[in-house]
Amino acid sequence: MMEEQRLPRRERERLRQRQEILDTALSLFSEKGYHNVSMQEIATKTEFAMGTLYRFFRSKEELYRELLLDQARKFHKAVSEAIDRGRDEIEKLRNYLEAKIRVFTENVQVVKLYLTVTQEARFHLTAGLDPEIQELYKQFMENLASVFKRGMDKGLFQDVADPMLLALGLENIVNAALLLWLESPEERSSLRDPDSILKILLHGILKR
Amino acid sequence: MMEEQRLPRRERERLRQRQEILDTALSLFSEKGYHNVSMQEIATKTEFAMGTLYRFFRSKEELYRELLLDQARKFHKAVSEAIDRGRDEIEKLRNYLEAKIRVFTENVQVVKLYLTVTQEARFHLTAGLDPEIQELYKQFMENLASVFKRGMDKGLFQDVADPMLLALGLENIVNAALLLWLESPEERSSLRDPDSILKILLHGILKR
DNA sequence: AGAGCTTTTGAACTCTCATTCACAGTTTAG
DNA sequence: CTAAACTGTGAATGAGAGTTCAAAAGCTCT
Repeated sequence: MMEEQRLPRRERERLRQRQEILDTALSLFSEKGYHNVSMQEIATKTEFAMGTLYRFFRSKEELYRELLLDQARKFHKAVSEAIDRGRDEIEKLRNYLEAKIRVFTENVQVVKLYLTVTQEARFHLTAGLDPEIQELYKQFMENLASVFKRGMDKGLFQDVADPMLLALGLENIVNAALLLWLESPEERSSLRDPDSILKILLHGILKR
Repeated sequence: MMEEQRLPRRERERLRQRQEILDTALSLFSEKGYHNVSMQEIATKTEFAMGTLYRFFRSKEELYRELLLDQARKFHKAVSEAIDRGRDEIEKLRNYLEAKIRVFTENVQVVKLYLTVTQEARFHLTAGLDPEIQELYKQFMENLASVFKRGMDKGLFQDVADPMLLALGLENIVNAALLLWLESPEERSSLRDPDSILKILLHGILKR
């Protein structure tokens, strides 16, 4: 924010407009999907002319890519910091859950984009998708997997499965919870309390 | 098969051709995604003319829909039967895992289609997607959730979370494992043994 | 105030497809 | 055998959407 004030007025204005376009595009893409949103539509809703959009982004695809990149960076930062902040493996997992749930519930639009994108990314179907996003996601998953690995090495966790499988599993359980919450935001309370998800993973569901 | 022989030769021929188109379309769609496959491409690869395709399917979208429906029915049947076959809740879960893993590893192409579709379906983003598929998926998830519910009622499982969350969680963990397997089919052995996934869910990963 | 620069505009251009249809070839029925 | 019905063809059609660009509007600095 302070840095922004340092930029010349022109430049600041430009960034503000750029952000406005990105925000509108996010809202449209997350609602209707990439292919069902036209540049014309984005132009109309931002009250810019088509040509103007092309002064900010070389193509529709680049606009989309930048959008994803912005959001991916934001998410990656929040969640990675949360993991690092934990002092033992259980606390790390707990922080991760808390951060992910917080970031997502605060920004529902991104949830849809995020889930579709990570899904796509895993298929390598997005031939043209920004490698930087793939890299961010990979880093994050390795970080999460290493928490499990360390927990096993320390003797805290059982050596039941590939740490990466556990990381993917946890990631996907949270996604499942987020999806439930999306369907009926009011009633499901699974998200109020990250511990209920963590408990499943740590203790299992079998009665002793 | 026997029924097929009863149909007039014309009709049989027609069905064979229809299936040929569907097979080719499956291979193209799962490789490149719906929007990146043109009718021309399908026509060329099936060695039919474009017009001919339209004698079998009213539109590109209908072709896609029929394709999904076919596969969804196949999957639904296999997995539901597997669940019903189990005699207690744990056996039901085990059968489900086994069936899902088997069906999917035997038909990699469908994996990609299946996962993207269910993902989409959960978002209600596919306004035009066949309601029959949504219904199948819903039925199946309720069936799976009811296994957890019954297990809780019996006192076999702890009442840790919404049964539907557990169902979604399990579903997603398997998907995660399938994705790992997709990336490197040879090395990952998590799929040889459904028990390793089940063990995580039942006992958790914490050392006692 | 006005010359020279930058920014904005949106109609026109281009390209990609899904879809159609008039024609030709093939099968069936009387 | 032949007329009618059905099937297959692929070039033509038209709609939709991304991209361009020449002209208009706005800005800056002397």
